[in-house]
Amino acid sequence: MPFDLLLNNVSKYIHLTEAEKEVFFSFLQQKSIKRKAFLLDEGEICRYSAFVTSGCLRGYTVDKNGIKHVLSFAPPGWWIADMYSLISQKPGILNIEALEDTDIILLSKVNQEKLYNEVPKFERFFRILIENSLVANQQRIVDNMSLTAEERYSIFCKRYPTLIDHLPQKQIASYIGVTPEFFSRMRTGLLRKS
Amino acid sequence: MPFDLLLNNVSKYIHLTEAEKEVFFSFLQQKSIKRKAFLLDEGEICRYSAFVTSGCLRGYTVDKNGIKHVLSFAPPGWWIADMYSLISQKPGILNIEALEDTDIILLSKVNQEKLYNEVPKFERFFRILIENSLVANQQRIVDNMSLTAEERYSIFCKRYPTLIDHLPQKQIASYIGVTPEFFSRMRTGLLRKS
DNA sequence: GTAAAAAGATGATGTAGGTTAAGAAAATTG
DNA sequence: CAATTTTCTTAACCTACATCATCTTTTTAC
Repeated sequence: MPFDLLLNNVSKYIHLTEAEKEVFFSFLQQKSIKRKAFLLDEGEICRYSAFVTSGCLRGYTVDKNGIKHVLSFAPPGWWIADMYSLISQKPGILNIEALEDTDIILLSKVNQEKLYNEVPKFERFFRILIENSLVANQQRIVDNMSLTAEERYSIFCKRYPTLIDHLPQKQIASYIGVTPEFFSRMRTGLLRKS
Repeated sequence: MPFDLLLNNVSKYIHLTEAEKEVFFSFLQQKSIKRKAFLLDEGEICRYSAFVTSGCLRGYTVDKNGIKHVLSFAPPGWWIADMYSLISQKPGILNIEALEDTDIILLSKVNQEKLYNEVPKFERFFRILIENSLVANQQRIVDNMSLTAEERYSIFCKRYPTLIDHLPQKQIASYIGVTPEFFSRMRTGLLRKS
C-alpha cells in the first residue's frame, strides 16, 4: 500500500475510520522526482505539502551572495513545504530539490482545506504537526545563538543519525550554518580528539 | 471589557457565536505581573499560554556560560509560552519575565484541551496562530544564517517598530544575536552613515 | 531627591569561522 | 570505464563579532 507510511504518521495523532481514510486518500496524489529536479522554485507559489515516502528532499534559500542555506531536509516520513508561501499563497523564497530519486505524496492546499471541512480531525493532526515543527525551529534558533558549530554538529548527528552517512558533508555544513571548508576542518579536528 | 484585545485577535481567524464566546471566557483567567517578576522559570513545566494585554514579556534561555538569549518578546496582542514544555508537559528551558508591569490573560493547557473539544473551531484558531509563528521562526533562522547583524537589526526595526523605542538596547541585541557592546558600536556606525 | 543599580559608550585585543585558491578523491554520466 | 562534475581537504590570510576593562549616562528604588 503506497500510503502506508503516511497513514502510520497520521495514526500517531488521530484515529480515522475506514470511511475517513478513503476521503483522505481521495485527496492525495503520488509523484516521483528525479535527483536534482525541483519540486518548488523560489518565486513560485507553493500549492502543495509533500510527504516523502522514499529518497530525500532539501529545502533551501539563496542569499544575496548566491550562497545556499539549507532550512530543512525531508527524508522518508517527513513533510516539506514552503510554509510561508503555502499559507499566504504569495511567491515564496524556498527551493525544494531532490537530493536523490524521491517518491512523494502530495496534498494540495485546496484539498487540505477541503479535508479540514470534511474531516475536521485533520485540523488537529496538522496543528500537532506544526506545533512539533515550531518547537524544533525554536530549538534551532536557540542552538544557533548559543552553541559553537561543533556542538551544533554533534546535536545534528544525534538528532538525524540516518541522514549523516547519507548526505554529502556540504549539505550538513549548510544546515548547521558553516562553510564546507570550515566543516571539513572541524571534522578532522573532532576525529583527532577521539 | 478586559478580553477585548484577545477577542479581536481571535475574531481575525474564526467567527464565534455569543455562546461560544462565553465558553471561551469561562476558560480564561486574568493576571498581573510586576516588572522583573517571572511567569515561568526554566526547569518548570509550562501549564499556560499567556496573552499580553498591556506591558511586555520576554522569553529567554540561559546558555552554559550564563549568557541570556532572547527568543521572543510579547508586547500587547501577542501570545507567549514555552511551546516545548507546554506540549510535552516536561520541564522546559524558557524563562518568561516581565520587562515592565504587565497584564495578561491565561489559558491553561487543561482548559485549552477542553476548549478544543467544546468549540472545535479553536483547533483552527490555534493552528493558524502556530502556522504564523512557524513561518516567523523559519524566517528568523534564514536571517540568522544569511544576514549580517546590521541587516538583522534593520529588519527588526521594520518588523517591530513599537518595540524599538520601548526596549533597552541590550534586549534587542540579545534578540538579534550580538553582544550589547557590539550592538552599541553598530548603532553609532549606522548613525554616522545617515 | 539621592544612592545604588542598570544600561550604554568606547578602546584594546582575541577568536570562531569566512574567503580564496589549488590539488586530491569520489561520484556521476554517457 | 573514461571523462566530467562534484565533493573534500588543506593552507594562508581575513573579518565580523566577542571579550575584557573602564568610564559615563540613565533608570530605579527607597
